[in-house]
Amino acid sequence: MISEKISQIKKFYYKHKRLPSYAEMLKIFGLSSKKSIYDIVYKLIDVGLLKKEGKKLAPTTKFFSLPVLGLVKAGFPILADETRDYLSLDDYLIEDPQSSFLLRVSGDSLVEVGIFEGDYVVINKTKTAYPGDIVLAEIDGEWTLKILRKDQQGSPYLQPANPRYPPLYPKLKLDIFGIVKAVIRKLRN
Amino acid sequence: MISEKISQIKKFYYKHKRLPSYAEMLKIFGLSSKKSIYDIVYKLIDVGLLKKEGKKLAPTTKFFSLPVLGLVKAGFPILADETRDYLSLDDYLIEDPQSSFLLRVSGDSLVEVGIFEGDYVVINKTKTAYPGDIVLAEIDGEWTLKILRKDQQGSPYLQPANPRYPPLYPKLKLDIFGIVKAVIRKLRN
DNA sequence: TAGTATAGTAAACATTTGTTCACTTTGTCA
DNA sequence: TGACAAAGTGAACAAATGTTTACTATACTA
Repeated sequence: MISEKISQIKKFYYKHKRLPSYAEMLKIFGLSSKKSIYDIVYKLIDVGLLKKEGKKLAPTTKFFSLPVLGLVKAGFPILADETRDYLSLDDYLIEDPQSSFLLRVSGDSLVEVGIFEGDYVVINKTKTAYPGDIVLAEIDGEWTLKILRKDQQGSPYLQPANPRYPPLYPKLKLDIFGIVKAVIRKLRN
Repeated sequence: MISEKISQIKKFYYKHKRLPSYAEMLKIFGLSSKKSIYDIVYKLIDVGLLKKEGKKLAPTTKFFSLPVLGLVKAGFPILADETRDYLSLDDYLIEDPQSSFLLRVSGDSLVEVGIFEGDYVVINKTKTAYPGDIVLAEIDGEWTLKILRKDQQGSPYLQPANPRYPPLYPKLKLDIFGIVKAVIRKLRN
């Protein structure tokens, strides 16, 4: 069964962060001829999980991706092979790994936009910020995560997303360090 | 400068989903002797970004990870090498890729727990659900995403996280298909 | 300015790689 | 039962891999 082999290769990949070589696949699958591996590999290429660049074997995006289902009101969200939508989280969330980092959120000043204490936000430090963006900013010497706004005069200020907190107008200076690209929350261990 | 080489290797990895071979690194770095590559590779192993298993080269978890910063009230969130906290999103969010999938959220029945229309949720279909978990369930033939609760008699029902919607008590049957392990929201392209 | 560590070169190497060939075993179903 | 496709074997192969050696250029520092 080919799907077993896929699972085994994925397990290997998640453990070793690389694909197994032919020799290693021999062990994994309990086979003894490299030709068998060769055949399996090309089956996996046909299926679209692996690809070749010259002689080098590499996983495709599909290899890493989870199936994405839509919630149809009546009837189960389509599961099996019918779905052609796959998403790799790392790819989806972090376009520019070199200039991104994660920030653990403290405080409840952004609850209304669905950002809670303990959530992680992906911050990108290169992109330009526009009004409406959630930004990591230094306002009068203090670092904070808020919504960027502009008043009638076009001067920027910071707005919480929680009725209990007032907007923050900079007395001296307001520096935008990066903008929030994504929000990540883990619910259960 | 070693950090440039790190960037270049990371770029290659994010593009090809595999590490470059020595021959490919020669091109990338503009060098002409494999010994130079050999030295660089072992420098990267020392730094903890790569590792060797036998002869095989593989990236470490650190290779994929983003630095995690904490927001200190006064003073900038520590950036550089002081921080030893790194997080790989794929690893963090999806413990069990084989039995997980993504679901695109439709509707606003969970806004109070910070799950909005258009968000992605990671669903794990093997874990047992407990009251308080957000679950993907089939209630009387309809699929939905709600909070699992139990009434005084211990019978399960589904509760939205939005005051505008009432709790759902199953007339015929309530099947839990999976539980929400994580919430993912992308804010900007 | 001389001395020394660092970074790079070039060639040679044993291994391991992926690939191909001809052949055998296994299982299916008509 | 027999025929045929699918799956596996084992050996042979060129090409590419990572490693080692000895030597040279570059840059730093005392």
